[in-house]
Amino acid sequence: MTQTLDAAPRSRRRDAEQNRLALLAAASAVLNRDPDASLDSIAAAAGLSRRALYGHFATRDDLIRSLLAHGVSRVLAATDRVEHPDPAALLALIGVTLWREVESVRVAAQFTVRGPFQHELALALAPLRDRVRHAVTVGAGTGRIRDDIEPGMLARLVEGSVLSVLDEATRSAIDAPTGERLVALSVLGMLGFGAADARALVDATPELHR
Amino acid sequence: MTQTLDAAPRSRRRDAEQNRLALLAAASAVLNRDPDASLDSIAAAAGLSRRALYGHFATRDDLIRSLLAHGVSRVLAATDRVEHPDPAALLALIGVTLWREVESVRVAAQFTVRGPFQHELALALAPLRDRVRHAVTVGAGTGRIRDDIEPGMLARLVEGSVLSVLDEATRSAIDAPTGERLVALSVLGMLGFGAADARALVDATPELHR
DNA sequence: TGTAAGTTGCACACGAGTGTGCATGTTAGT
DNA sequence: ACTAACATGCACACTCGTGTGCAACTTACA
Repeated sequence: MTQTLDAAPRSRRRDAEQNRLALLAAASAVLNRDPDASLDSIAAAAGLSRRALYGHFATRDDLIRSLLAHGVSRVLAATDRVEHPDPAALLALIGVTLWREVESVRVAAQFTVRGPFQHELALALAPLRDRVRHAVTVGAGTGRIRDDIEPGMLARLVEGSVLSVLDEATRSAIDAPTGERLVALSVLGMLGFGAADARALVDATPELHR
Repeated sequence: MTQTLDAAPRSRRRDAEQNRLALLAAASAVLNRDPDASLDSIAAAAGLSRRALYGHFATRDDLIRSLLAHGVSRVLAATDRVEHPDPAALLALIGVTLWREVESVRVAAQFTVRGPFQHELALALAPLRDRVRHAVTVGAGTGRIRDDIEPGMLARLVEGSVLSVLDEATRSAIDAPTGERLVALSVLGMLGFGAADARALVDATPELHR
């Protein structure tokens, strides 16, 4: 009797969870290139057989759901820590933060447009989007951000501009510092900042410059 | 003997070409929402049976190839007519012109990233992209356009920002005038124009304002 | 109005991906 | 070393989309 009195069902093996994470990582990488890659290719990328994958995830949807949950929580956790009094700088910072979570962000972005998780995902991402929209609205009120585009629309365009850069980053390999700078400049450009003003703000904001 | 001496093979019926065009239009519309929609759904959207589709296009690839050829020629024809001495205004104009070909542009954009036509398509679109890149380079030289982003990259980011707006346009229905204005402002923002300067340029350029 | 072009509906073969069952190894933990 | 947890490989059933053949029907056109 080492554990309980009756039938000790011996706990999960450690490598199991390890493989589960490997599968999620592989899925993230593979689906980033091909949104409807087969489970076979995902399992192979994780160094496992397709049959083994079913030991960790009941169905394909289950895998994707877990992947998205994992990714969304990463993204939300990362962006939640970002704060700044200037709404423009805040938005640039959020963009830069998203850059650091490229894979998760892009997978999430894929499935906000296609697939059966759109609504569910949109719901999970709502707090972040609300925050962006709020910052845009506040900035437009103070005159810090352009007000010639309706805030809701501008918020979505900012989101789009960030995703644009992330797309570009996956095609041509971009190193972290330039990538972050590009995201910041894109966001600020969309917010109505001229090139000089944008550069000045980036240079003046250490979190953006680093 | 009405026509030739030997076997007069009676020409194509007119409704055949009509149906062919209907299929292309349906494909454009359906594939815009779902890039890998079935031939069944496309044929149905054209008011035909899947079996009839094979009377016009040998294979799925054949249909898509024709669709892309059709779309690319539309896009190139439209943008070829656009000229302007100011590179920034030219780029905004090209963007606005692309807005007027939303469906073709978006279908083309889809297949530049996924599917077996990537290289072929990129080749066909090269002249337009070269033109964008050239305008960016020239503008950066004169100081009219930001030079803190490498021209090649900036050109792709401009392309991305246009596609962003077109994406947004397909989600939320946007009327033509505001859509064109959004495209112009997005492009100019990416080029380094502040909100005020961008608005001034748009107002001063009748082809952009209309 | 006759005839060929075009459409339809059904059948079928085929490939690819999903999900499951089961027997047979491997390997981690005790 | 023993055992349960895990992985593997194979077989199988199932779904879905593609592409083809063929007979029967409708319609444009001369």
